[in-house]
Amino acid sequence: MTVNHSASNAPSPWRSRRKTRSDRELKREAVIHAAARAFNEHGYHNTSLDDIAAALEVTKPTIYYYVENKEQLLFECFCAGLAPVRTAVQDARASEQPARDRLRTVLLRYAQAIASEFGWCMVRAEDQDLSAQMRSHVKSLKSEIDQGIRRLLREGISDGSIGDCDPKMTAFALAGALNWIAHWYRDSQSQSPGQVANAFVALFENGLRPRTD
Amino acid sequence: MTVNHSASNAPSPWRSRRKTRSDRELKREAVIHAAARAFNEHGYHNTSLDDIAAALEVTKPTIYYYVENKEQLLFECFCAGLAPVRTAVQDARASEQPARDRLRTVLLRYAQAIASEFGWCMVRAEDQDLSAQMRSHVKSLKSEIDQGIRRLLREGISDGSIGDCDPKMTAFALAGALNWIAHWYRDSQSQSPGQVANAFVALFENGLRPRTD
DNA sequence: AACAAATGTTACCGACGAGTATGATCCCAG
DNA sequence: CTGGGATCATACTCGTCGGTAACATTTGTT
Repeated sequence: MTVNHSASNAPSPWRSRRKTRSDRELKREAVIHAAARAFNEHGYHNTSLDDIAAALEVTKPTIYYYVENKEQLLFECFCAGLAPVRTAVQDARASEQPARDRLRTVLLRYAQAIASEFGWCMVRAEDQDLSAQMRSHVKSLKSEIDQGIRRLLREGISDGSIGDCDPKMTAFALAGALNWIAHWYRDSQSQSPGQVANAFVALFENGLRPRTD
Repeated sequence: MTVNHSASNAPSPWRSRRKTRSDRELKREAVIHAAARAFNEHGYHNTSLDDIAAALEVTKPTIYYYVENKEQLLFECFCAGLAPVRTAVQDARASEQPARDRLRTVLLRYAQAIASEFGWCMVRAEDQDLSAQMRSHVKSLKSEIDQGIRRLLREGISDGSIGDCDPKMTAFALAGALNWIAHWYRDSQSQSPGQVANAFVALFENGLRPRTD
């Protein structure tokens, strides 16, 4: 299908084009990042595109040059925040450790993601604000993570590193506690995300009832 | 974004104007309840007052006859949902049981409240949507509950019914897991709120690591 | 120099929804 | 039967905000 026409050899239209494209991608990410910060601070519906534009010291149409609409902006924030969690879950399947240890690292990385600027979008965004397509995509990503955690729990029960429990309910409890971090954690806090996650993991692993061992 | 609310079962004191008349307070509560259901289903910002009015088979000005504005509607939903949790926390202080048992009943009642129609308002409502006055009121109520749980944890550590832990972080984890129920629980679910709460409590008390006792 | 693509801006539109002015309707006391 | 208060509908105002059209400016290429 590609037919190289005559010798109209442009010196390298590719180089300049690639440069500008990467530049564009950088700005696009800046837009998404600014949106995430604004959403995080004032909520999705209380953030106007003018607000986001002002934060970037541009005007509203500039936003539309990089993003189709506000809804997609939220969607991108969502994906950006969720990506590291997905990889964490995937990494956990390649490891050889006992499942409880693998679960621990997943939870740690999960907490890190929630404490990031995209945490709000992942957790507090209403899926009613997304189109049907994006909503189903979001659901499948969330489900993937949920299933990954359940799987780790089941494997832990099998290999003896985790006591008997209901994987579904337990996964809900774990994810809920971690997700909730997005509601109260702020950067200025004394605790680092890692410390928070460690405290949580300690609770989950040991439980409230005193241990004899 | 107007959605069909009509199918929902509204108690609707409006059907017979003759009978239930003097009960202004009853109707007011019906308004708040309808608002809670609508918020729960479509979110605060995606719910117009016309929607709420339609669900009650009334018109918008009727809403304003019972409530000052939309913001107060959200506030009332919030208080309605939070009240039983407060009493649960208060009741726990009057009991003589070991703290872990008292905490358990608090968590059970907490979960019940979250699974109610007001759960959404308690958990997912953004405090940016409230006036400064209401916001501070909400914050104090939330703080009261949080402090109550922390207190129970400390008392449990003292009386030996709870192992050593960071009360602050632990309270955050517990509340987070329970609050998150509002995100996934639906009435049509197979699990009752009590069952969910029991599963959660079992996890919190025993932990994931297998027990020898 | 001249052109084209990329990048932004100014100025606007249209829809939606919170809140309100005005008046109709019903109930009950006198 | 009559006036007055309580209750609710019709029909509006008005600000905000998502989105767009048309125009300006920068930048690299020929």
